[in-house]
Amino acid sequence: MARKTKEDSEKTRQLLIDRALDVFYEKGVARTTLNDVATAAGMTRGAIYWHFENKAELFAAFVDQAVSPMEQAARTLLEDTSSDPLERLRQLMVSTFVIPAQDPSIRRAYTVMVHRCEYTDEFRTGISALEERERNFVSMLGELVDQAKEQGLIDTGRPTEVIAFAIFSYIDGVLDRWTYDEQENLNLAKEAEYLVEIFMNGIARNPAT
Amino acid sequence: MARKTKEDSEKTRQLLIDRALDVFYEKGVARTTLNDVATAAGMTRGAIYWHFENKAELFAAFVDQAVSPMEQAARTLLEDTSSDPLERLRQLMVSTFVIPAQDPSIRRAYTVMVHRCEYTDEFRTGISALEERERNFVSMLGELVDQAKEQGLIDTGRPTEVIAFAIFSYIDGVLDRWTYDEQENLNLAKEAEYLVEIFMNGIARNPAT
DNA sequence: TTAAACAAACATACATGAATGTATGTATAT
DNA sequence: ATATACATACATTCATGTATGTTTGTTTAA
Repeated sequence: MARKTKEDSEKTRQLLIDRALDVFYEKGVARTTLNDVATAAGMTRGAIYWHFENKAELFAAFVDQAVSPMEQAARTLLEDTSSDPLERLRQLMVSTFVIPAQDPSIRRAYTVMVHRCEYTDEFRTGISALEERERNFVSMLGELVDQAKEQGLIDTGRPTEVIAFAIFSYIDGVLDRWTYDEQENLNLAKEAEYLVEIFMNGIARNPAT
Repeated sequence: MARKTKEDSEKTRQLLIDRALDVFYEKGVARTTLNDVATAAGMTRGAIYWHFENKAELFAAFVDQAVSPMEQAARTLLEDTSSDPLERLRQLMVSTFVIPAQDPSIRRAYTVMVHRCEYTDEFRTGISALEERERNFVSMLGELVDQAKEQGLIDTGRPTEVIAFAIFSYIDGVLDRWTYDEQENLNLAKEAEYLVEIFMNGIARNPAT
């Protein structure tokens, strides 16, 4: 084909990333060839090599797009200081469950990043970008925990980092398990609030006073 | 080389699986070639093709070995009925954290299964074996929850499956996050009991009666 | 104003390497 | 003597990277 306008070019770049998500989801990142992606987008490998240096950069671009919606939701929730920190934490966890549960493409993207790619040196750039985002997320959780401590909502005797680790682990684990469950045996959007409540209050019945 | 005794043969089969773990851990499953594994074991691909049909079967054998120690620990803990179900659940979670934390090879094996392989059709046999073990584990958790309900240790108004899902998610998430943390920033063996306590009792301070 | 020159946005063609599967060779325990 | 437990050799496939071709939007110069 021939030259297109800049907007057209950006559109095909987007298309390539979108189709890459599809193929990644079906075949896994390692088994998908650049030809698979190009064909799925109705193009040839030439288009991919024009927009990206190689598969690793395509993957990095994919990661960048996939993570942003969850990230933005978290950011807006944390900037809103109208409610107490524990309530904000609760809302943050709930929305982290509900967002992918309501947007199939976000769910698929998350599934690819968790179960359909290998965390090895080849994709170092994409991976480290992900890791930094995760570190940011955990430190945001830590800030919430600290604020909750200051307001006496959480016992102060316990290290903030471990609590933040536990919170992030739970979020990560729920999404991990949920993405394994391809038939959606568990309706995450419906159970989100309850799953968060379990974590906030524990599974053990509170000792009847 | 030449023919060896049956015990020798079994030893090299074991050696191949062990070295496969090493290479899988370093390069990821998809990027490791059968030649890598053979070389790491001081052999050639001929040895691998004698003991296994292909890479998928080698991976399945690896999975089978990797999962068994955790599985056995869970089984013995669940068969012991000397303490109440919540206490047994607590011990089960703690040991699930402590066992890989104390055995580097178990940790590495777990890391491979979670972060260094892609869940795609190629390894269907190994994957489905894993999934069945996980289903068993979750149903064992469900039994514990039911028993705890009968003894009034857990509120009965909540569906057992969701509680079991939450428990498994937390276990999965903690191990997932911990295996990401390669510098072992978090000492899992030390924090195991506390991490379980967080989940059992919740992070929110219990309302002072 | 317009036509030539240029460069963008791809497609096509080619060379290379690398991994797989299989076929065959070989030494030795039984 | 024979089958086992591998090693070696070979053919094939396949994905990658690059080099080159092609078309057309855009710029430049007269």
